[in-house]
Amino acid sequence: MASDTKKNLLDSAERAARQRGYDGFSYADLAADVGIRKASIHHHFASKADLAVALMRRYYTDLEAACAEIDSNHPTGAARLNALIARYHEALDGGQSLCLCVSFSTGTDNLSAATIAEMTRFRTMMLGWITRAFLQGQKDGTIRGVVDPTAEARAALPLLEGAQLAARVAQDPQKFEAALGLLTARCAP
Amino acid sequence: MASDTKKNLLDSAERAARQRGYDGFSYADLAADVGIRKASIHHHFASKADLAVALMRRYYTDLEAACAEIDSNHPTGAARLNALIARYHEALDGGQSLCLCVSFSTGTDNLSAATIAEMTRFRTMMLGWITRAFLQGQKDGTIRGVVDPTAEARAALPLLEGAQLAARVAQDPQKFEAALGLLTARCAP
DNA sequence: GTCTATACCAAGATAGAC
DNA sequence: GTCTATCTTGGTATAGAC
Repeated sequence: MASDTKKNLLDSAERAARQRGYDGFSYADLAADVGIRKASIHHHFASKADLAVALMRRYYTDLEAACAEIDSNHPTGAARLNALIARYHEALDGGQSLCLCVSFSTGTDNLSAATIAEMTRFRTMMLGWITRAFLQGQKDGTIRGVVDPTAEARAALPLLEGAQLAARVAQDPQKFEAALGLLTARCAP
Repeated sequence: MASDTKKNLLDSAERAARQRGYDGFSYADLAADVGIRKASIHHHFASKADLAVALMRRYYTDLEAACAEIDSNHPTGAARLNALIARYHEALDGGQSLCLCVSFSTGTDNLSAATIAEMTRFRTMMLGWITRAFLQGQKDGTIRGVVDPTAEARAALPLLEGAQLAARVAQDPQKFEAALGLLTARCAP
């Protein structure tokens, strides 16, 4: 595998970015966390922009794998959607953390074009998966009232992200649950 | 009224904050924009934290007034909700700008406790208004399928905010429209 | 691959003259 | 109320030794 240090840096950076945003962490923070000097980080990631791209790419892969695992563990559309909602809920970490893509979304001006491209790619992938979950839920009847799976997905992803944001501001995961209540009710047995 | 300079500073700061986030603008930026030296800004706002609180307070007042105006111009629940959605849509400014509260939401660690308190107050106010709009829409039958106005509002505010975020990342206001499509369809005549 | 040392810049903030 | 000048801190990044 890639060096442990590199993985540790990515782990530390992802944690920091999801808690404090792109502008909210520095090479000094990472250095202290990982246990090397900040100059050494440049050996692994020449610039912070490169690090951001690497973070988004790994995040993409991770969530793609998570969605695939959900598919193989849950046959119905409702169960799949509920599993994704649960994952976004866990990602909150008690109201202190966000999806990496959400966390990056505000400070777009400081992000490189390459990073924004990765964020777009990520949202496209998630949108596709959510659409298929609604389609499945419409077919198997486990999600009530689905007329247009595409329209549902286009609302569900922003809702998940906005709900995370609301929970983050309030430092209260219940805000997330409250925001998703209407949707989960439609997925209940 | 308060001095023109102070108002100009608030205007410039709000524009900058909504486009680039709290960490994305500096006293140097404001100084250049308004046409004074950055040291002079401290006369009006002793610290950036004070400026952030003043921004949120004014934003609260502005949106409270906007909601009151919507109420007086639109009698039905559906028309009121559509008017609010339209306002959040305009606030996007072509995909470059966000609601101030959304823009502040990511970098919470750099925000003062007073600023976060203002954000919470803002969201509470908006939630109340949206709840009343759904209640009205349920009574007058202009919003279809409303069973629980409170639950609707708790989903609608994060949806509006998440939709703005999605449009911001894509630099495309159509993402906002797509996210709100399901809701506006329920408000159509 | 990691280190020390340093360059360079931008940030928020303060002092004191006008 | 605005200015110049300065302080302090902390950011990203580089050079070159080990």
